[in-house]
Amino acid sequence: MVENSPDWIPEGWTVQVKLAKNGRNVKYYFNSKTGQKFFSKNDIIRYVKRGSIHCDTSQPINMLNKRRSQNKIMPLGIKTKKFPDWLPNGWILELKTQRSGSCVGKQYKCYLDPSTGYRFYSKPDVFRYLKTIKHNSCTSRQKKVGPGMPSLGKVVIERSTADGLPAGWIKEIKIRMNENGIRRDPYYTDPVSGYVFRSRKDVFRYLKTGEISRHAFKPKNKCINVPELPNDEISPPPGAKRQKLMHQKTRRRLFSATASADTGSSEMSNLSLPENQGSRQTKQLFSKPKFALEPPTETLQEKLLVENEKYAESKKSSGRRNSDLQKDKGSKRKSKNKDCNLPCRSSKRLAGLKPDLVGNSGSSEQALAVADKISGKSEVIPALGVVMGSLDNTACCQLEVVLEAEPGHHASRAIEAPSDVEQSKKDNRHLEDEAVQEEEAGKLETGKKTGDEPELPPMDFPFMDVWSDPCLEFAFKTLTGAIPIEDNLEIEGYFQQQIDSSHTQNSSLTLPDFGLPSSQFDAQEKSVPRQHFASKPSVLPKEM
DNA sequence: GAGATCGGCAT
DNA sequence: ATGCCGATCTC
Repeated sequence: MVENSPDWIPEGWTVQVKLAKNGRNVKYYFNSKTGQKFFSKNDIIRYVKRGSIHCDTSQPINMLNKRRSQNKIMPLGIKTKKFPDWLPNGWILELKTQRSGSCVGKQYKCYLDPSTGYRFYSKPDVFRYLKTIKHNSCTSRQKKVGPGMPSLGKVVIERSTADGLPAGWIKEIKIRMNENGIRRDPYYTDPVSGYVFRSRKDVFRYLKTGEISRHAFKPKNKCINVPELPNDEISPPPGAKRQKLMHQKTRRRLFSATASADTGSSEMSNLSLPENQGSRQTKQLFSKPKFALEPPTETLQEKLLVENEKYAESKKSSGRRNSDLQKDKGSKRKSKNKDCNLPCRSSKRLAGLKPDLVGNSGSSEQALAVADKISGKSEVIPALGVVMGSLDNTACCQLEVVLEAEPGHHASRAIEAPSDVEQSKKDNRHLEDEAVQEEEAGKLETGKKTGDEPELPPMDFPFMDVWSDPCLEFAFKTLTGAIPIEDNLEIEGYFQQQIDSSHTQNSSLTLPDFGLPSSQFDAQEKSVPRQHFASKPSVLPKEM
């Protein structure tokens, strides 16, 4: 496609517009005699003026791309020696380290199917799963949500953990189709502050200095699409206006604490949440920090915050800015809101004890990633062909299709358990129930920590004790193949962890928080469909 | 005015 | 091909 040449363009040159794959119109200047191409006006002017060629630009586009791709960091999806041949492409082999039990420090393998999030601890398990998948291949999740071409009027959000960023950060690529083709706009969401940044650069600047780019923004709507965010994630104030006020005051520099600035009205936020969620959901494209129904104490949020800060420090070890900011934050918010992160840092868990993620196990892979980073070692070896785009092991890659006006459509609803789950449901109803119970128990825990919802009607939970019995749980999981019997190490570790976690759990299961409107669980529940997959033992060694 | 989107430019 | 970000549009 050749455009009319502008006045300034030298003789022999033409303006050409090429439609790139991503839908963009790439304009370049082409000299048919020399075959040279320039991408910018400046370059061509400079070239004509001086007769010199500006770095890359004299080369044909293809050359540029070639060279660039050569310089690229090796993608994560590289098969390594360690990667087992039998593991399908796209799967991830995680080498994890036993963090408790009699085999602390020992490594075990974990096979992760990033397309579903299912995690297995033995080869037979993987095969069993693959077998199931085959039977249901036509409805496999991968197909359902695989990156497709969004049609006009649709927006596809490709969500994944933000590569190279601290755990918890979310990268969303908004892919949309317009007359000109497809556009892909990446956005990076800070799970802690809720800010959305438009570029990695912004993110890093933010991490380093706390400075929020003027391009960064905080999503308006209250909907939570971020499955990674735990129930007790920081909450924006109920009223957007108030938040905006806060936001403006603190926008230039803050470290992820903004959102917790509920200015002491958590009750209000509790009350206002449901309708907020109900109303403006259809246009939700971005993740919203989840409303905290209870003031979190030692929550994932802190961990993320810590993670962020750690990350920032590691990026720029010289900066002591964090402490200043924390001080600032602390002095301003501490007394007002229990949501404040600071006091909690002195908690046992943050002081080095194993993070008690049992409660969040159903909610957050990010949490797991954080947990891994904090308390354990984890090595991820993604399989060929899959670029997870993440340095952590969350392997979270989701795709959402958001229809323009589809009432009640939660973006995250697009994430469903594979249909084979349906099948396995019948066979493993018990286990599924168990999973649900566990999930609920997890919520219980988070709810209890706060002790702020005494008036909410407690849910009847007759079998809670039973489910929390590690022996029974183990039995179920063993019977259903969730735990490979051949692996003594795992069994040992599992038991040990069960015991460990049951201790922490017991101590925290006193004040159920079941007053949550069901809508509030949506994101969480949808985000962890595999919780209902019977043979998915991801809650085993890792997070307990 | 904030957020969303478009599109130019640089790499 | 992709990332960044200024400009512009929309609500």
